[in-house]
Amino acid sequence: MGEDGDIIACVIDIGALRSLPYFSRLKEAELREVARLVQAVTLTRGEVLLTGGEPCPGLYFVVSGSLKVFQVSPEGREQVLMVAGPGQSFNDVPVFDGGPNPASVEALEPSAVGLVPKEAIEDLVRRYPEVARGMLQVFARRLRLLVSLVTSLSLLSVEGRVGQVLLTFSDTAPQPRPRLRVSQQDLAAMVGTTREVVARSLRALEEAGAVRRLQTEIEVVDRKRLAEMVEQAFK
Amino acid sequence: MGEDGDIIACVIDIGALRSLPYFSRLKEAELREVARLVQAVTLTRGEVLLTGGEPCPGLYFVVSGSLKVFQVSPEGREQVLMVAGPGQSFNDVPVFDGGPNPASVEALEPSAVGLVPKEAIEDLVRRYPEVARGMLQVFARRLRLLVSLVTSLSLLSVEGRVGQVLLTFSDTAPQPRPRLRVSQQDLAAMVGTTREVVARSLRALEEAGAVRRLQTEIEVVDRKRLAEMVEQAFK
DNA sequence: ACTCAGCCGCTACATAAGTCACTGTCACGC
DNA sequence: GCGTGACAGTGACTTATGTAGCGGCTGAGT
Repeated sequence: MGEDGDIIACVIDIGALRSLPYFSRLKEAELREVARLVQAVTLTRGEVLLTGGEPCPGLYFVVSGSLKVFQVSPEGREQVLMVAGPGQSFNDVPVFDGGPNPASVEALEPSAVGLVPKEAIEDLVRRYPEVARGMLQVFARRLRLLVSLVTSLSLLSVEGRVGQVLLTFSDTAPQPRPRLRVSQQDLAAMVGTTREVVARSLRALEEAGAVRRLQTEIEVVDRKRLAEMVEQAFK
Repeated sequence: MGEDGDIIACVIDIGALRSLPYFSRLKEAELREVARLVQAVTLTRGEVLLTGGEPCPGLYFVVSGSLKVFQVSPEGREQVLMVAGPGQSFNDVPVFDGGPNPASVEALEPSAVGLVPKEAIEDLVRRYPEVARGMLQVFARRLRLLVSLVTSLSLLSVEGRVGQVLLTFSDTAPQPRPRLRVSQQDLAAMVGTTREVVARSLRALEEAGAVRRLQTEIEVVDRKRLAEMVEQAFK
């Protein structure tokens, strides 16, 4: 199973730490000190790093690759809460409220992450007000994202939610013809539905001329059209 | 319309401030200083305090009464994000990420709230690390709540979600036979559906012997049974 | 070159959820 | 008394979503 991933000797780059909004305001020496506390973990695709409900080892951040943070129903259906990429942190909530991991985490591709132990974080927050401010900002952004997830789950149709995911993706990938590479299964878990329904929605979006379905990729052909489709998908 | 509510001369009690998790760690003198910056606002039932998307005046907390924080679709359907009661704060996100109000806020009953201006908060966070820690805790708790809202929207049927709301309510009201007083309309907005569907779900829960429908109240008859019903409602 | 697993496309069908339209019941004010 | 408005209850119908089942493609590994 490879439950915990492989723990590698501490090889976390100071640069990787600085790219985190948490630590960006710290000085060189302070960063070095933090780096000494960090454990590096590598994961293969599909490997499970954390399981919801278990006690919290600490805060993680992504060095390379990407991971999905999700919850599972007893029947096996998944809901993705966030997809964490390089520079993003996850599992930060339980560090501050003392509870168990709120969700499970699994690598979407071969990835490397860093683990900052709980006690180290608490210490940092106490000593450096800048760190606390950085964390408040991260939390605020996270809350906003979750709020928009809630409202799209509640107020948009599946087609609209799929479109929304494609839209926000095409913002981050600024190429002329942005292509998204996720399996329909994962896409389904992101918008809270099943693979087949995602397939139907994609067909509808394609027929409307907003996107194009390749083999395993989705291309946003007409951003504007896509945005219109999402608008019309409100309940 | 009474857009902004009435602004009363500063009559915020120091005790009210201390009951906020944000400020509970401050000393008497510091609390007095904060109190000077706070504006009090009173609201009648149904009065709108904030509108989503508008610029953020600051952070609010509830002194008495209760308010709903929600988003609306263009078609007028609502999704409630939280119901804020005495001692709880809301609209804290935009203070930290600088964006507009993430949601609208309306009084569910005659209420009194306090407004702490944005600048005051920023100043407090910088000067008192205890305040920052308190806020991080509040945010962490809020994130957890939103995560559970997301997963119940995505993984539970409407009946299950209605049951869940009743369950969590019956936790806070520890009487032998807890009774909930919300209109079905508001209940629908909490679980992301319509009044009629809520009515159907309540009938099903009543037929199962879990709850009893009074005129405008709902009584939890059998907590255990109710919890079972929710369990079976997973997708 | 084969098998196999993982992913996708599609049709047909089942059911949860949403919509519509109407009725009954209160509480309130005139 | 009567009208009015807010809230609840319910049956009939429509639609979105979920489920089942199958076949085809592709890439990795033997």
